[in-house]
Amino acid sequence: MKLGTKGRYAVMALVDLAYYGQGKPLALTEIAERQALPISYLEQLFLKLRQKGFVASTRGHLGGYTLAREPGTIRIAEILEAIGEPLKTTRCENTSEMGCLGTKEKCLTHALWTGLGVQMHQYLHRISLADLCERRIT
Amino acid sequence: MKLGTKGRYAVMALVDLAYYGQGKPLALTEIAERQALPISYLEQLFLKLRQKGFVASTRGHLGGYTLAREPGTIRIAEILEAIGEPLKTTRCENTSEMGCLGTKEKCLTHALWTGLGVQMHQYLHRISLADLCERRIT
DNA sequence: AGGATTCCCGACTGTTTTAGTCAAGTATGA
DNA sequence: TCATACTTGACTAAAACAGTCGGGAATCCT
Ligand code: FES
Ligand code: FES
Repeated sequence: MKLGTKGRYAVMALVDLAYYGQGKPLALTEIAERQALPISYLEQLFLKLRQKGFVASTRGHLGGYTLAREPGTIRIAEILEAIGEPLKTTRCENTSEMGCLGTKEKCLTHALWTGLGVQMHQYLHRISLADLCERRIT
Repeated sequence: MKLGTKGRYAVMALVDLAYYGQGKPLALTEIAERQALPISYLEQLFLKLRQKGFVASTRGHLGGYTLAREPGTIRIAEILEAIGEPLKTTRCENTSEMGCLGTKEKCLTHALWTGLGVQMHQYLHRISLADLCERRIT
């Protein structure tokens, strides 16, 4: 149960973008340097973030990325999902009508793990990029 | 962010032990078969669980494991910690006075991840083995 | 026009972690 | 004395992770 770098870096970079990029495009190299992240790796992440509509890109000299949505409307949970961070607690696919084992009965621990997943998702959905920028975390 | 088998199997096995083992020792083979878990793997886990005082063992014929504490007093969070399931959300060691990068300032996302960790721990500490056996989960 | 800058995209790879297996030993009860 | 069951450490195949690399395309500055 530990957070991978994909999700972590994506959030760090977007916070940086919301914090330092006031409307104007920020180059990836700048973000990468400030947050001490590998540039080539960030490129992968921003590719997905652009395709999902979180950021917009400007190419060429003085180009870079800008936020495509208001920081207050971007929830952390959305970012993690967009980037492909699993956030998976149960062993069974909750979509399917099958438990851990073949039986269609759910195992005794199923409710526990789904509960945990719900807790995590609720927390991460309650917090927006703007909350992070303004340090509005409990 | 996904749960490994170590923690999952440990909880499953202990729930089984609390549910089916009424005072009398349960053999590992029995638990393993009922929960569809690899026996040799469970042995590793129960070694730790015994050393940490969660279960007691009886050797020889008709031997097995019994719960060493009341099911109502065993919190899920304790089990995961005992078994070595990381449950790590921040990148920095929260013990040390060092952030993600060299600076002793904490990064903007630090509060977020610690908050997430607290949420998870609180939830898992709120629930006991007895709660699972009696299906008292929301 | 030409070069510098920056985004775009897919393929590839070394390392680490996971999820176990295997083998040999010890204690106990029938 | 034999079968059962716990005890313990070493070992390993496979998957996930974390990141690199290389080439390409758009855009702006001089
Ligand atoms: S985790 Fe869903 S049935 Fe066991
Ligand atoms: S996670 Fe602790 S400082 Fe960034």
